[in-house]
Amino acid sequence: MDYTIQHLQKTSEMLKTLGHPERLCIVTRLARQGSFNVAALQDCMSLPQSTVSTHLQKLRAAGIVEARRQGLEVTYSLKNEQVKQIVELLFQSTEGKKHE
Amino acid sequence: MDYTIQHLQKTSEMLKTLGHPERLCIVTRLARQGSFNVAALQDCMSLPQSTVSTHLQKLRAAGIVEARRQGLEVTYSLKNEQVKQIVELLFQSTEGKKHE
DNA sequence: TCGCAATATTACGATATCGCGATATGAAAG
DNA sequence: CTTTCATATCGCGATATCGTAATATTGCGA
Repeated sequence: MDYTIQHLQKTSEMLKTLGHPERLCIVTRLARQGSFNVAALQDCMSLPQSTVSTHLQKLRAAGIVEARRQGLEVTYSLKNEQVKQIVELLFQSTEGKKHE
Repeated sequence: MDYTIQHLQKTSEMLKTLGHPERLCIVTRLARQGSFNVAALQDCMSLPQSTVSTHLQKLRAAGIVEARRQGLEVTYSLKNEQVKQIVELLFQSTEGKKHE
C-alpha cells in the first residue's frame, strides 16, 4: 500500500475531479461506451460547448481521461483501469442485496 | 446499474468529499484501523481541533463515516463497504497486478 | 491563401469551500 | 448548581471552483 503524501494528493485530486455530477456522468458514459467525441457529448448533455470542453480538460488534467485527435474531432476515452473499476463499484445497483 | 440523477448526485458528492488530502488521509486510516476517536486523530495529523472536527462532519454528511458516542469521546468508523473497497483500489501499490 | 467546423482557452462575476479562532454543547464528576 | 474534558458549531476573510460568453486554435478543403 502506498500512503505517501504525493500519492494521497494525486489521488484526492482525482477524486475531487470525479466529484462533480456532470463530470461523473461523462465518466460513466465513457466506462460504458468506450469513447466518443465532444460533439456527441454535447448532444446528450445540454450544456454549452465551452462548459463540456472545460470539464473534459479537467478530467484530462487529473489523469482520468485521454484525448486522441482524428482530423477535426477529438475522441476521449478513460485513461486508466482504476477509474473504470471505481465507477463499476459505485454504480452497480441493488443486485446482491435484493431488499428494498 | 443505477445511473439516475439522484444516484449520480449523491455519488459525486461522496467523491468530492473524499477528494481532499486530509479527509482522504482520515479515511485511509479508518480503513486500516477500523475506528478511533477525534483526539487520536488530532495527534497524528497536526491540525487544530476545529479543523479535524469539521472534516469529520463533512465525511459524516456525505455518508462516508459514522459516529458513536461513548461518554465524552466520539468514535468514528467507515459507514459503508464501498468506500473501503475504493480505498483499497486506490492505494494498492504500483506492482498491484498480482493476485490479492 | 481563405473560410469553416470542431474543439480549446481565456476572462470574469457568482458561488462554494477553505482553515481556524472563538464559542457553544453534552456528558461525567464534584 | 459549577467545572472540566471532548467534541461540535459559528463566523468570516481568504482562496478555489463554478458556468459560460467571447475569443483563439487547429485541421481540412477549396
